[in-house]
Amino acid sequence: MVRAPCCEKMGLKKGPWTPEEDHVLVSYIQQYGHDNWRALPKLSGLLRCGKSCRLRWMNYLRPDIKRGNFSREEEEAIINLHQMLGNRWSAIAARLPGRTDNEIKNVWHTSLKKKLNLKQNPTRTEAQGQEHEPKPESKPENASCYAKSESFEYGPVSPPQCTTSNADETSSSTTSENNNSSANMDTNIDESFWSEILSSDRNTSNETVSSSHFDQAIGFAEDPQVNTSVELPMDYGFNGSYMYDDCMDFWYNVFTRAGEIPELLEI
DNA sequence: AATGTACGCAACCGCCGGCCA
DNA sequence: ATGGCCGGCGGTTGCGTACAT
Repeated sequence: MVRAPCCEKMGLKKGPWTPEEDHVLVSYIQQYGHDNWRALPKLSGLLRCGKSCRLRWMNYLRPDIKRGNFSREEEEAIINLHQMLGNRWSAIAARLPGRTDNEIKNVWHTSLKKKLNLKQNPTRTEAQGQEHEPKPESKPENASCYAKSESFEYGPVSPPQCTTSNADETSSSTTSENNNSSANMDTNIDESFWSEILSSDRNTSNETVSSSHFDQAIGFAEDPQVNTSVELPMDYGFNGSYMYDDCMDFWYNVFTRAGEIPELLEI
């Protein structure tokens, strides 16, 4: 099946949005919502395609968007999440309230990647760093390093250490540095635990991870040095089987201790 | 002051999967 | 089962601006 290009119709405007167009779009959405993006331009009188309207709203005009520079905490969160999720910008954005996937993608490509390269290898030139740019993958770039883990045992929290040599490996070390309490701890992760999670197609986020595996993750969270234990409250929806994304939320908390889902952490 | 270069960001493009007739 | 519509996603592009020469 061949689909016509989105903006093939003559007369549809492209390029930067004007304040007038912004005003029309915001006014329309505030009044009527955005149930149908394709129909929206016609109904609102905008000479834009629906896709362009959606993008403008989602990435710029939404009232809940946080403008301004990324804080250090946000940057660290992005680094940690990218380590876990790879280039799943929308998934990362879902964990950073007020930030869009586009914004996170931009800040990653323009700022964070360079910072990480410098931090990891100060002598390496940027051009050299780009040579090691990993190819986009549907799985997290660190999947292989997870798989290298040999055995699991309950114990202190520590992010898995990556032994590959691509540019993104830097995020592993950065994460370690961010977790001072666990930086020097030996981590052994059951290969089956990660392989089961990581083999799950990211497009099937409804796929569940067995509760026993998640129980192993709970064990990981028991960190005596920071006196942290994790419980899975029933009202959060943990009830025998757990969603993939919930696991990622869980690990995000474990890694960063940022309290993104504070009800999961009890100190 | 003029020109060249690097950088950041907004927007576009193409693809994919879900949904529905 | 099939085809079309639609929203969403990630990669890429191009423009504007800041900085360097």
